[in-house]
Amino acid sequence: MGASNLTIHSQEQIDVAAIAKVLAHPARVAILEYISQQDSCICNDIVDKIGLSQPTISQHLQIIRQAGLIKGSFEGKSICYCLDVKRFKEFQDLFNIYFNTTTANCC
Amino acid sequence: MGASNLTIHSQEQIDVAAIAKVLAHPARVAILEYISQQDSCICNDIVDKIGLSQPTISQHLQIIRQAGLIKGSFEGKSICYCLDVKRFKEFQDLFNIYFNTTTANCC
DNA sequence: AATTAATATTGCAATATTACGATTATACCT
DNA sequence: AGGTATAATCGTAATATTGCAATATTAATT
Repeated sequence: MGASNLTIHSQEQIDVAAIAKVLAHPARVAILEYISQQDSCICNDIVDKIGLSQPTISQHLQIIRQAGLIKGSFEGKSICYCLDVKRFKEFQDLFNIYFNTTTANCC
Repeated sequence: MGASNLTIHSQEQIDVAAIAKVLAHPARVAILEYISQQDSCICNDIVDKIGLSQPTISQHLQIIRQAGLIKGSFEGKSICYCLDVKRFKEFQDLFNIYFNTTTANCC
């Protein structure tokens, strides 16, 4: 990439972009969807379901986890990954605030 | 990238990811915000406002244009880029459908 | 037609992302 | 402790993204 310009974007713009980035891959969209549909979910299940290798899924899970969208807790030998519904709603709100304040039209 | 696995994601998942990708960069978030705030907007204005070079802005504009989020029409020597509000709302709806159907909790 | 202003395109470098095999850690079970 | 199942991490290759300088294109104006 070119020299990272010290372009000043607003914090809101950076936040919206960061959230969008998490959802910018079909696998992560699918993983979140899948997790929300399960009573209890385990990485290996996801591997079977999505059709990517275990390390790749694990990598995607890490990105989702770092964004705070899921919480993992051990349950026997497996980890139960659960949606952080509160955080998920925060994401949705931030998006809608952005969408709702960005709809004026010049033409 | 590794061999592109023929992973089957649903069309909805692919669509959500594609939309998210457009918004996954602060510059594009900022551009959309700026365009929606103007009565009439011109690329060079954006260049001054965002602080990236003209080719870079033009590139981002192309990505936004290809997603159908803005329409450009010539107005004298400049191009007037306008938000496609209808398309923008479609984006928002798709996102909200995704967010609303993906909020169950297992823990 | 030449000039000028505005935007797009090209070419290329730096970096980020995605994917997977191999390996390592973790935790249960015998 | 040793064995087994599950998930994380490491290393690395392929590809995508981002950014800009240089150049080309487009359209109004002289």
